[in-house]
Amino acid sequence: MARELTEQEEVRREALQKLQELGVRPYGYSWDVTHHAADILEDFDDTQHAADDGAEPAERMEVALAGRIMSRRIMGKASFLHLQDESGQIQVYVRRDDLPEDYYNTVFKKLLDIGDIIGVRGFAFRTRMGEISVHAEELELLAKALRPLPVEKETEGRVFNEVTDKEFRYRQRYVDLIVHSDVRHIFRQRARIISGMRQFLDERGYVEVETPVLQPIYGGAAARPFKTQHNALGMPLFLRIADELYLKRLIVGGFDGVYEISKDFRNEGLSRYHNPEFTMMELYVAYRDYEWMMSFVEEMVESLAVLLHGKPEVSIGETTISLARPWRRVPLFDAIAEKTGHDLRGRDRDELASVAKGLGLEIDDTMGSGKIIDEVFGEFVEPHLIEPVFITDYPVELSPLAKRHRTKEGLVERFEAIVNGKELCNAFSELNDPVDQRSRFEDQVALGSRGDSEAMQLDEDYLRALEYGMPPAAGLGVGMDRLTMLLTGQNSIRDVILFPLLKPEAPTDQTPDGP
RNA sequence: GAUCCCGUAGCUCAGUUGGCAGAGCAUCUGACUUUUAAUCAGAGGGUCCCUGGUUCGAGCCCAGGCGGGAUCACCA
Repeated sequence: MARELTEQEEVRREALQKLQELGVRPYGYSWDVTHHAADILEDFDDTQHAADDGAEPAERMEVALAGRIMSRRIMGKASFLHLQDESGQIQVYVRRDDLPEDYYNTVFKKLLDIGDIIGVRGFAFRTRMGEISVHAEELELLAKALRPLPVEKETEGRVFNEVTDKEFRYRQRYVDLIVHSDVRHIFRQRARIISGMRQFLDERGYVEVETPVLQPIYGGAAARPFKTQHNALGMPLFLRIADELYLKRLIVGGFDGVYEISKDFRNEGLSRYHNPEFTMMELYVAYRDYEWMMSFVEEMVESLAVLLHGKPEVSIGETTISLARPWRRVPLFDAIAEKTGHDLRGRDRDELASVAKGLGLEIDDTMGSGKIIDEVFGEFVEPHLIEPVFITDYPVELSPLAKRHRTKEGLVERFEAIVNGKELCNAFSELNDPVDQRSRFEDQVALGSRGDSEAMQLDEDYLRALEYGMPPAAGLGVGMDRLTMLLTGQNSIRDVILFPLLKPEAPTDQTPDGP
């Protein structure tokens, strides 16, 4: 079991022991922080606070801060280090004669390392080289690091020895966050997106609710679930793949607008767009339809972009995309005709199959007409839609929970917003006819018995709820991870999820089963 | 699940035709009281992802496996 320690780990453990022998507490309890690094850099005033050697400044800027030692330059009886806290980094100047007897020589120089967390009290000044720094008058170890931190060096914007190994960074995200300020920034932006959206919804009076993660019948999306087991009840349960059916029960119950921001779980492959657990926002609003919802989505997404960037624009790699309202609204069949030259409206299943084959797609007998249309769209249209656009009016067989279109036969009132070639959200006028809903479920069950592992289950309780009467409603689902990717310009979902799922590092002999 | 690429010191990487395992940073020892990729002098540090094979000899060649990345498939 005992792992062999590296030389540097041995050295740090010996340092820990020596600290304890010297009576120096290696793990502190608290430190009164008065300033963060960024505050000092911002508030420092040369006319008030600057002073060269010895000369007293007009007014001392007294500061107390805490953070991690990121670099050290020891020059005999004085040293410089960079301290990093949540706000950024600042240089600290440490002089032997300003610290207690022997502390500098026996503790600071010998027993502290890059990666240790310390508290510093002193005053701000500007060095001869022009860098605003903190002259330490008190220094205390708050946490001894027993592992060496991957050390990066930087000059004039160039970074050396940067940790680049993706696996290292995902597995040891804590280290990734320490050494990459841009990664910290992305996750702060993610938090702002989620809180910004919550505020947007709350301001409009929608009620945030919580619905079950563990469900006896899963539904609301086409996906395979994770299955688990409740021991005391002796019953199988599924982790939710969507919140939809529970939220609409609440619309039946008399809430006129409810939303939930939560994890959904889908038992499918991993890719740069898919993590098995991901964050979804679903919203349902009574007495509204999908036209209204399109305007709502435009306003929400535009406002989130402005919140993050100060303007309704995002940059992804080389491209800049405007998210300003209004967005184009294009019926699905028009979008397909635009890109492929084929009008698929009113074609039967075999005609659709031959068109798709003519375009070079592989079509097999299990694929229904809806699926074929979806394939054509996904292959030839979606990737080319860079500026935001609402694609509307989908085939009914692709959308078992959406309401039939009020004028277009065979279609439902559904839209997806596509940005940068990817779906950003999915929404529809909700089906509130319990008789139609039952027959749609039955179609799904039939698909399931033909081997479609993603077909929905028939949910009797949901039908019972609809039979009491659900007001007309508009529903929306937004993948928060993909929204974050878009708004922060990331091209892998793993870069917007703090701890993305990875295979285990090494075979473990622990049983994954609970007690 | 398929294909391609990758896996060498704490980190970033080199490693010739198959011939004693290398560099920079980090670490250790010493010098240095405003440095900043600090500098100068010296030292230590390796399961070359794992298992097997070929060979006198494998980091390098071959087979299988593990992990990661990218693309595809599946999938929103």
